[in-house]
Amino acid sequence: MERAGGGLMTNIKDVAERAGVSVATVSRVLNGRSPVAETRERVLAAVRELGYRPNNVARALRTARTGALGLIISDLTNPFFTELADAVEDAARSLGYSLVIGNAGERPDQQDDYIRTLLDRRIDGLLVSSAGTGSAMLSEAVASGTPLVLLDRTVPGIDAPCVRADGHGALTDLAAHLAALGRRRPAIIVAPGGTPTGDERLELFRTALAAHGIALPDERVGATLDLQHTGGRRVMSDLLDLPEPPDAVLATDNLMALGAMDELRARGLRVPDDVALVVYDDVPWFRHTDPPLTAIAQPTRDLGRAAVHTLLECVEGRRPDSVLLPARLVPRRSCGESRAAD
Amino acid sequence: MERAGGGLMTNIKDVAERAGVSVATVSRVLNGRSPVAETRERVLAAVRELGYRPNNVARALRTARTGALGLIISDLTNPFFTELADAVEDAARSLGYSLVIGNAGERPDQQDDYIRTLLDRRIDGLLVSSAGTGSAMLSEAVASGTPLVLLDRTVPGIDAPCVRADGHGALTDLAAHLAALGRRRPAIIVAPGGTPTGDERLELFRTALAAHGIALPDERVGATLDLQHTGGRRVMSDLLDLPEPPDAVLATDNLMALGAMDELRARGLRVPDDVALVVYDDVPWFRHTDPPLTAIAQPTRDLGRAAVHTLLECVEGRRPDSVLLPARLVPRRSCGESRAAD
DNA sequence: CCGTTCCATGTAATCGATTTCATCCTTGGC
DNA sequence: GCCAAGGATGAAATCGATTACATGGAACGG
Repeated sequence: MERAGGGLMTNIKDVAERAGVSVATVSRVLNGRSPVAETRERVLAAVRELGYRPNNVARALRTARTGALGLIISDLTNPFFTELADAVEDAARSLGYSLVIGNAGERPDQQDDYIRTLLDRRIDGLLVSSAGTGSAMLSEAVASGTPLVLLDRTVPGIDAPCVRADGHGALTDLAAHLAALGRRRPAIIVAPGGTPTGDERLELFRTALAAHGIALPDERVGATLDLQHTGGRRVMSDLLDLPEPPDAVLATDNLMALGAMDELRARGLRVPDDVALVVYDDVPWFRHTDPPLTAIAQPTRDLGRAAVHTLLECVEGRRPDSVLLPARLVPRRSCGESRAAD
Repeated sequence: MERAGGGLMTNIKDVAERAGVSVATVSRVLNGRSPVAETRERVLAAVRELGYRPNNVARALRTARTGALGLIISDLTNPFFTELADAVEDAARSLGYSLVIGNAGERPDQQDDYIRTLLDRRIDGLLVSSAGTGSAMLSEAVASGTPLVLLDRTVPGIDAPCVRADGHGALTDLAAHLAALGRRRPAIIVAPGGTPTGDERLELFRTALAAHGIALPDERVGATLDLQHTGGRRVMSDLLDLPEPPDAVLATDNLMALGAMDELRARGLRVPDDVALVVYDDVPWFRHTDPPLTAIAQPTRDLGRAAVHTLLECVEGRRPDSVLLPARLVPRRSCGESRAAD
């Protein structure tokens, strides 16, 4: 079974022959073990002349370490996850690992498919920003002994460390911010079907508002069908049709916020004059909208870095704790000028 | 060297024992070769009971096929490339391949690093959307016999098929569009240091304008230092400071367009009233800006799909041609209303 | 000067699959 | 009833590395 391109990859045996030593010696030189200066030189010369590069597949088989990490991401076209992936990739590479990306596209079956593939590839560890809640393969992944770390989203039955942002402080600040600006009828747009993340953001927001005597009644809690822009738009439309429409809206995902903005603009409503708008996830684009959007910024790059470090602790046999990094409020102009409320 | 987690991965030998057959038979059953119905059942039962999954590393070593493709992308946080990566990932997965992503971050050295890693991993094929022009590792990649396809960007000395979009038609349409709207002083913002892509877009735009008797003098050709938002903003500022500032600007990359928009807004200039703005790459966000931006849309998903198909042809030993897919103009409101010019 | 130690190196086992080749059994034709 | 053919199966080679173990020579202490 000849390799298609007529590949002329040299192997360790070629190097050994050329240098007049055994393959063991070559291996030792390349891995910085014993050999004496003179032999070492001959081997390195042979390596250079032949352009030899060790076959990682063979090495992985023998050592049971592939040097690759897997990342399952819920949606590659969502800028929040993109930035997360970018950070993870960066951290992984700087530690000598490469990254196999699986895009679950918010579909649990596809996610399972990918987890299976990655396990078959014997990646050294797996990072999962899970789509949906229940996932059969996730339990199988922990059962297989492959180090696993959850990213951004927890999964109820899964016993693995989770790295994510804590919205408590930011949502508390946000409630105060809105209260100070005189907003009395807040609303929230959350992800479909009671995901842990969405539920948590809702509860935190609600109790934070309550501290200022502001209610968040159920009719102003809009659940989208998808996590996309169209879902956000539809829900915003419903909210605006209420007898008492909201004067402030928090969208718990950036794509949904985009849809919400479109609906506001389509109705000729102004931000922040008619409705204040706040978005979860501070993706760069929101700094350039008109007006710039007040956002709850998750420490995306830190999350990515922390996730990789946590995962590598697992790989080395330790059992690290979950990581919670604080999100923070980034006030811009989409809720109104602060001084206008003083 | 025990696997850290105390992994209990079963191997083909376990299955063979349990089914009371040889490993060869197990392998044959799993690969759909000869065995008779009854043996087959016993093997499959054993596989099921043990939860056996073949070790892809071992399989790859033996068959010299890893079932993985590599994708080197210039900038993972650029939405155009994200969509491209998403499309590639989709196409690859649907054909049974998984995707290892390398993020070059527009740095040639990092790109080389990644190509090396991917070659060491013996990926079955490599897609490269190259950062910069000269790349030593790229030649080494072709030399190694690894199938290679260039994506979106050509690279002068490299003899490999290239899949990209052809801006000719779109830029011709754009020139007509601008001429019809009475714009007489166009400008262009291009990538730094005369990249093949930037040069080509500039030349096409210039000749298309010439057909309408409109000149694109060198002082209205702004080259950025980086491909990022800040570069775009700086160049836009320089253009506006010209004695004869442009009345229409084409930004040849979406991040640069974003910077350009910010500069316009900061100066209180209105789009399209004061300056028309056109962006290369129709990323979803530009549909939601105010006003929605006229864009040159590359067939991103088709490019991704075509790239994977072309690459797999190489993998199967053929020598496919380069692919050129037409980009098209998507007129929105950022150049002014069409009827206003009639 | 001999025996122990240690170091560089080679030989061969190993990782977990696929695949060639040999073997055995069944089947069928004459 | 015998021989050829063919199908199912097993034993063993193989992919390309790492590494445990064996070996041989140099250095060194007593």
